[in-house]
Amino acid sequence: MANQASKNSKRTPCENCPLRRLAIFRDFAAEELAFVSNFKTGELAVDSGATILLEGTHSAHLFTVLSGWGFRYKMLDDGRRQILNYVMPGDIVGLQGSLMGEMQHSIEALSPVTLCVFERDRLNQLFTGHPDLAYDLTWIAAREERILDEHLLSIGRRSALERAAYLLSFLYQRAKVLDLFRGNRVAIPIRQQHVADTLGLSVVHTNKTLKKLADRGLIRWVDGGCNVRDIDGLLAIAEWKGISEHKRPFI
Amino acid sequence: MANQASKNSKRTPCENCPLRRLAIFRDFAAEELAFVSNFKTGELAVDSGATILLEGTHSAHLFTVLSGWGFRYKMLDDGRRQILNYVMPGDIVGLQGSLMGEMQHSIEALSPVTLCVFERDRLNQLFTGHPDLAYDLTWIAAREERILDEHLLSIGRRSALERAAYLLSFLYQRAKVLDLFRGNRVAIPIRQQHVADTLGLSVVHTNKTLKKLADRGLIRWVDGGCNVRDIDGLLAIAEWKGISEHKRPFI
DNA sequence: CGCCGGATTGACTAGAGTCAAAACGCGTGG
DNA sequence: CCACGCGTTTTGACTCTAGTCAATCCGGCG
Repeated sequence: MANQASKNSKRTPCENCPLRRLAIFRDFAAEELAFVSNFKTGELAVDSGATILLEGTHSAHLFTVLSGWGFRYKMLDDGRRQILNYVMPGDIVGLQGSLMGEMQHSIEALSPVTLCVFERDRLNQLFTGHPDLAYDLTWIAAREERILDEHLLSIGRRSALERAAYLLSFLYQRAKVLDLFRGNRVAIPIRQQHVADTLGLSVVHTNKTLKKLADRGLIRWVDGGCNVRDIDGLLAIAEWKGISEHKRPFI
Repeated sequence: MANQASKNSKRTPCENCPLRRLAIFRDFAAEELAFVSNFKTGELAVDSGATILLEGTHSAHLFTVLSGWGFRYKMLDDGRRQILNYVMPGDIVGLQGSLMGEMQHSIEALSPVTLCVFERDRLNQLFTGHPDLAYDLTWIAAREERILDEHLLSIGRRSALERAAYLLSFLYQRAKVLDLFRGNRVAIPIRQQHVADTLGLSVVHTNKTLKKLADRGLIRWVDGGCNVRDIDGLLAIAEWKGISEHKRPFI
């Protein structure tokens, strides 16, 4: 049958979704689960470094990240790049494009990423048939907005050191609730270039700034990324209270 | 009758909403109009400089701006302020807070502002009974996200001159489609301090930057604000294509 | 061993912040 | 009608943060 997962498709059934087990995500009602399960038309797996969605294109799909890390970014014509936010499991990508047409930002994978695929054409089914899910979708959009507000404050008004501390504590906290670090042995999979492009700094100055954080024992650069050693220290430098989320929806 | 506007209440009936007449906004179906009209519980008028919503509070309402200008901002504990975006007629304010609880940004009026008042408790009526309006709400949230993406790119990667040109052309374009300038005699009601707090610059440096734009004849500071003289010149400096919106929803 | 993509460093430059004084425009009170 | 005060815009001088350029270092890998 078409909507039954076969063994080779590697498809994770929604009933078995590993994200649902996490404390940070809310529970689904059986009926919602049934709809989402049917709404999901497939699964996409991409390699680290791959472009998931490209600015200027129209995608017929939107996705929920099932596993892996990525980032959203925009570029100026002359090549300057600004990273807008990072995407992690449970995040929806491509919603903007689905609602409004053309994508106005790109998304790239920082690690191998798997995504649940949804058809944008069936979004209205969600709105008409499932007000609760529609509410969740709006909630998720509002959450993204809130994060962008915070980033804007950071880039606009914090010093380089504060910005770096903010960003790393932000990423650490988001990943932490998703249980992405197995006992801290896994690092945030970014290069200093990503940090620079997120904070609006040059790589050189970013490096010097990160060095200060490392010298104070707050972070450490390892194999393929950054390891947070002292989250409270980072939060203090950033003059930030951190993310406060108890339960949140996902689709 | 309770839901009938009296003459003294100065209430603008939705059927008569001046915003509906603007080409930029989509049309309402009669049935939607009826719902919104009933959803609207009042009207709020505030003076220039007033705080409409305050960070850290819980508001029982959300609003649509009917007339006037304002801005959203966040502050760090030590007083540094970052303006996140501007609000103009047709914009919804307080949605984030309504969905997620506490407000995490403040909103202040730049001119006398009137707002349509809605009860946050009745938002779920909108989601359950009016999928089309729910869709619009999500669309509006996605639009705000898109604008923030653009601002982030600007603050992070554009030079001071480019940023200033971007911001002023952004505001000009938004106001233009709302027919807010009567033949260009009305200016954007901001001080240079607002520009500075939006661009992440000091007032002094902002002044020097704006001076360059003024010297080139692109803008002019008048009575209570900024006058755009050469929108194409600004767009060129900002290396920006401008806003492209045909019709958009509003509630 | 030599190549390659990051991470580091150092020297120099340029863009943006700070401090402080002046110039302006406008409303108010004498 | 004019002086005074206040909020803003302008300017100039000086400081400092962040950018640029260029070399070096380092670990992984063919």
